[in-house]
Amino acid sequence: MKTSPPTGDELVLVLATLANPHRMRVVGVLAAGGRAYVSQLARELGISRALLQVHLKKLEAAGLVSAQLEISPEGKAMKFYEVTPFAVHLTPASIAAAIPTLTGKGADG
Amino acid sequence: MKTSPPTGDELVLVLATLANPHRMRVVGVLAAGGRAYVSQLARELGISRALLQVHLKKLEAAGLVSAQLEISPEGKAMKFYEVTPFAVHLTPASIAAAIPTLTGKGADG
DNA sequence: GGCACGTGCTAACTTCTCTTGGCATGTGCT
DNA sequence: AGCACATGCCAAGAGAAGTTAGCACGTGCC
Repeated sequence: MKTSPPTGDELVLVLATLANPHRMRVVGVLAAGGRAYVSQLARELGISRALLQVHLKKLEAAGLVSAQLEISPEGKAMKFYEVTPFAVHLTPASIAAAIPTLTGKGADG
Repeated sequence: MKTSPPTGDELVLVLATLANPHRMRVVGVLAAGGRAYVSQLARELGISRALLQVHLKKLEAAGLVSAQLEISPEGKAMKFYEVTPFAVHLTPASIAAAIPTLTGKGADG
């Protein structure tokens, strides 16, 4: 679990990741339903697996979800995803505090 | 001022708007410095006015900043921007709550 | 008039993101 | 062997976003 405040770059990454209807739904469904594997999730959301996997990768890269690969009783490899209990407070002040750690391009990084 | 929780679409818009180093810096600078006009802000951030104006428009469209056009003592028209005191709580639960109001494409909107 | 400083717009280019479709792998069952 | 269901990856096209450069306008001052 992460307790320290996010750096500017991390914040940009998290926000950019969450700023997408598909990914937002993934987080929402996982938050409500606990956990799910890829194909199941794809059916539930009505999107293709290829598309879902791309979004899951981004969510994982941003630290918003985590995955465990498990072998089902039938011997099938299934990748289960669940949400990370993140909490980001977004206010003008919190953003101002993140600016000094922003390297993402621009002036006085 | 806005008290009701944002809809899914609003949330996507706000996050997408904030998920940009330039715009994040604008909010940070305005949060710290109070208010500033366009050219001043552009110099402070080290970016062109044209670029800044595009970002300011998006920030305004997302309701994160507001503008007042004022005439300086020398008769020059100057547009002052300031931050809106927004507060967005970002957690798995808050996102799950926003899903039903997500129309932005996808399945069972 | 010419210069410095303010605003605002748009056309065009570049770059990134999203999305699809195909193909590869592996298991269990009939 | 052939089908159902699971994962994973990549190439390519379509679309959105970021960025630049140039032009328009107006005011005050020398």
